This record gives sequence, C-alpha cells and structure tokens, in this order.
Amino acid sequence: MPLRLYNTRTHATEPLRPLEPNHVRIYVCGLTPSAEAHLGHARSFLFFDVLRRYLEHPRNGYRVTYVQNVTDIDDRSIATAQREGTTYDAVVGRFYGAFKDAMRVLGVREPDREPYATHYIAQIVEMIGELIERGYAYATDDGVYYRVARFPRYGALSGKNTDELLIGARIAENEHKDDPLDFALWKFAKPGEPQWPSPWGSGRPGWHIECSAMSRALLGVPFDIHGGGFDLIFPHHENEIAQSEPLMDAPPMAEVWVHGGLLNYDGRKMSKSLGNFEPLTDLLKRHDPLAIRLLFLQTGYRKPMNFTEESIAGASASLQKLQKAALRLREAASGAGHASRANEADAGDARARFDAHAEAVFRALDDDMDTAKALGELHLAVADTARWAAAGLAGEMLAFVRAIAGIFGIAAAFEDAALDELTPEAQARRELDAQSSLDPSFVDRLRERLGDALHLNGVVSPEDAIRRVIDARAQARKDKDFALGDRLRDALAAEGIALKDSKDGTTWTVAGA
RNA sequence: GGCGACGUAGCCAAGUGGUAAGGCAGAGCUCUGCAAAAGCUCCACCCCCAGUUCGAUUCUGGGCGUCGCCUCCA
Repeated sequence: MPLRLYNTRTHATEPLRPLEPNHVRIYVCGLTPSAEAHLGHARSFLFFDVLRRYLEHPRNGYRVTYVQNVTDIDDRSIATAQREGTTYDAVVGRFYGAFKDAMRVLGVREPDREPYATHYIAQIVEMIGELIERGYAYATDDGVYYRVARFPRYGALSGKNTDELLIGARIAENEHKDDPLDFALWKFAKPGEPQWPSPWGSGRPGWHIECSAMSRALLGVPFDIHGGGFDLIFPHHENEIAQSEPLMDAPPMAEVWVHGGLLNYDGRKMSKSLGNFEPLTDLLKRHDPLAIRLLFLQTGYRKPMNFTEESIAGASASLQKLQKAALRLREAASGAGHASRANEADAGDARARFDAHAEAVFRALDDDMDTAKALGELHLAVADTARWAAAGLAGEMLAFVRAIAGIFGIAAAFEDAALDELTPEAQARRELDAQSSLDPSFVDRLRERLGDALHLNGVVSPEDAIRRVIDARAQARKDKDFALGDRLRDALAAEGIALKDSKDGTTWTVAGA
C-alpha cells in the first residue's frame, strides 16, 4: 500500500503517484530571512524533512529531489538594511546563516537545491513576459501586476471566491492596480533600492513569482509535491498557481499540495508581526533538538499545535523512555547467545508479533504521515523487551527502532555513543563533571547540617566531603545503624546531592545537573 | 462579514458506528533496610443539545468555545 497524503488541492487524502517512476520532486517554500526564524518555521521544515526521509526509506524507495527557495529580497530586508546602514543581502545573509545553523542542529537535511530569488531574475523576468504576452499581466507606473480576473480558477486551492475576497475590507486600495485583487509581479525600484533591469523598468520581483519561476526552472512543471506552511495557501500558493498554470499545457503545476499546521506559542500564533516568539537560536540553547523533533512528531503535521515548556519537557522524557528501551534491547542482544532458548513455537509467535508491530508503524506513516500514531506504535513495539530477548529478536528490534529513528531524524539518540550515555558508567562520569561546579561554601553548609553526626574536620573540597559522608553512611549501614545512615543521606539531600546505591557502590548526583 | 481548522484524562496526543493507542505527570505494588533504578498495575461516561441508528466519542443539524486565513508570514 503506497503512502497517502492529504492534498489541499483536492481536499482529500490520496495515494502518492509520482509523475516520474520512483522519483518524487518536491518544492517547498522556504524562508524569507529578513528577520529571525522561530520554532514555527522549524516545525514546517522539520516535517518536510521527515517526509523526505520516509520517501527515501526502502519501504518506499523513492529518489527525492527537494528544492527549497530563499526569498532573499523583500520589503522588510530592504527596510532593515536602510535602518542599519547596510545592504539587503547582508541582512539576509545574517538571518539565513543563523537559520541554516539551526537546521543543522535540528538534523534537517540540506535541500538538493536552495535557489535564491535574486539568482533567478532572468527566469522571473522571462515568466512575467510570458504572462504579459498572454494577457495575464499588465505594467503600470509602479510595477507589473497580475490580472486575477483573467484566471477563472483563482481561489480554487484556498476555497475562496473572488466575490468574497472583495467583500473583505482588508485589501489595501492601490490606485495603480486595475483590480484590488491583482498582485505585484515586479516592483519598480525607488531611488536607493536594490534593483535589476527588466523590459518594463528596473526593480525587484514580487514574492509570489519567484516560486513559480524557480520551481519551473529547477523541477519543471508539473512536479509532484508543493509544500509550505498553512498560512501560505492564500494568497501565496493561490498566486503561484495563477502564475504557473496559464503557461502550462497540462496543469496542475503540482499534483499534491501539502501544508503544515502552524505553531502557536502560549496559545497564540507565533509570528513575525505579533512578535510573540523566541528566536530559534535562543530556543535551541535551552532545549535538546532531538526532543524538539519528538515533540513535533507527537502531533499530526496538519494540526495546529501549541508550544509550551511543559510539552517539550514531556517530549524529552518520552525520548528518554525510548532510549532506555533501546539500551535494554542492546544489552539483551549482546547476551543473546544464551537467552534464546525459547522453543520454536514461541519464537514463531514472537516473530509474528514483531512483524505486526513493524507493520503497524509503517501503516501509520503511510496514512498521511501519522507520526503520532507511529510513535505510539513504536512505544508498544519496544516495550516488550523481555519477549524480544527471549525469542532472540532483541537485536532486530533495536535495528528496527534505529531505522524508524532514522525516518524521524532522531537516529542520533539511538547510536551506541548516545546509549552509552545512559549507562551507569556514563552517569558516574557525569557526576565527576558535576563536582567541579559545587560551590566551595558547600562544605561549611554541610558541616552545619551534619552537626555532631560527622565533623568533616580538615575537609575542604566538596567532593571529599561528599565522599566522607558516603563512607560514613556505608559504615553505618554495615553496622545496621540505619537511622544514622538516613541522617547522613538526608543531610546531603538537603544540599542538593542525591545518592544512589548499586552493587558497584554508591554514586551521587547534583540534583538538576 | 466570508472561509477554514480544532475542542478526547492534570499536560501532550492517536483513533474507531459497538463502548477509547501511546507518552509525560500522578497513585499503588514488586524489588530493595530506607531511597534510587527497573518492572508490573491503576488512572477518561471523548465541549453541550437535538436527530439518525439496535447502538455515536465516532454520522447529521444546532449551539458554545479556541485558533487561524481573508494583509507580510512556515
């Protein structure tokens, strides 16, 4: 059963049928880097990254060509440049560089092509020329506009009709346009603004035309998937269709239109205009990028979702649960030689269960990339460590977890090195690191708490003090003086030091470290 | 005013015409002197009302609520 995706164009979930066999061509509207990117942008690109990974996974086996543009010229970058006394491309370079860094941290793969609008001026101008030639566009004294009335299907994607749009009181009046619905293809430059020559006057492209021109240039039309955020459906994607399809023999320009749900922050849309967002780079300082990925995977990609500190904390804990399960699988797999004494009937039964679990995960992904369901199924699959171990399937299950993690883009969490971090030895190592952060007055505070239980004479370093208390407690426990032992431990606890007993002795951790 | 999405346990969240995945948090139990870790178990009358149906959380209609789009926006 092939992957099915919800298609905004047809308002239905339908099987993906690539126009070229085994090759999926995707165009996703990228960033306008004239301000800092936020988590909402990340959500969108993170989803398309997962989609791409799944398409390429052997289950689907597609080759993917992924194009994501960069709107490197717009009114805001020009305004910012003027305000800061620099150039628009310096502004764009700064914000886009930060965005790329963030994407790298989040494990989002690089697009195959990353076209900048200003690098495709020739193609843009050519396309505008074609539109004018066919009566779909007209030049005025401040730019070239698209004539919406000329395109009867305008509004089909977004489910709007032009009459209703006109009623909306929010369309700005513009004496240069023939019709309020018309939109700019080319804006003539005012003095001092960046500009490129065109047959109609020098200026810069409007936002919408770049995507029509660059998708045509790099993928050819029609192509398979056109993606972007929900907020781009109107007017951006509607306008792209209006620009591209009149010039095509066989529309639509894209078979499937995929739109990702927006991210709310504290219950409100995270947006540049509302300004209620935290820059992505700041957020990534506070949160594990893998936990962020998991957080988004927990929600259907089309649903609006609300970001809260509580939800990211939950996702982080959930990730750890999966990691610990993977660690147990790894341990079971390495000791598999003597563990797999199950009889053949049981083994066959376990095999059937294994396959059913795996199939359930894939079926969820096939169903319009239901990553939330897939994640739930993965938890179920992994939970039965004992069964997989007994049937000698622990290694295979671990490999399965890793394969799915690869699709999810969280494979790093399940690499041996990451799993090693969860072992007791790694914890001990971390504790050593934590030692250096203890405040020197720690010993004095601890001495006061212990009172006559232990004097800590001559002890200066916090580590030595903790060690002394642990040793004293060990002796107390040996002597069955549990009251004293507990007193010692409580004193440490009051100073934020937690003890953990294991067969290999007692270790300690700094709470919250 | 037009268009649209959503409303499932403290939080995140999947889902089906026959009585509700998963994660976090919480509770209990097992194991441990206690604690931690680990494991097991428990934890929802699915916003309200009406209708269709043998039966609805799931379908239809109405209401209420939240959010979004209609302007730059992933």
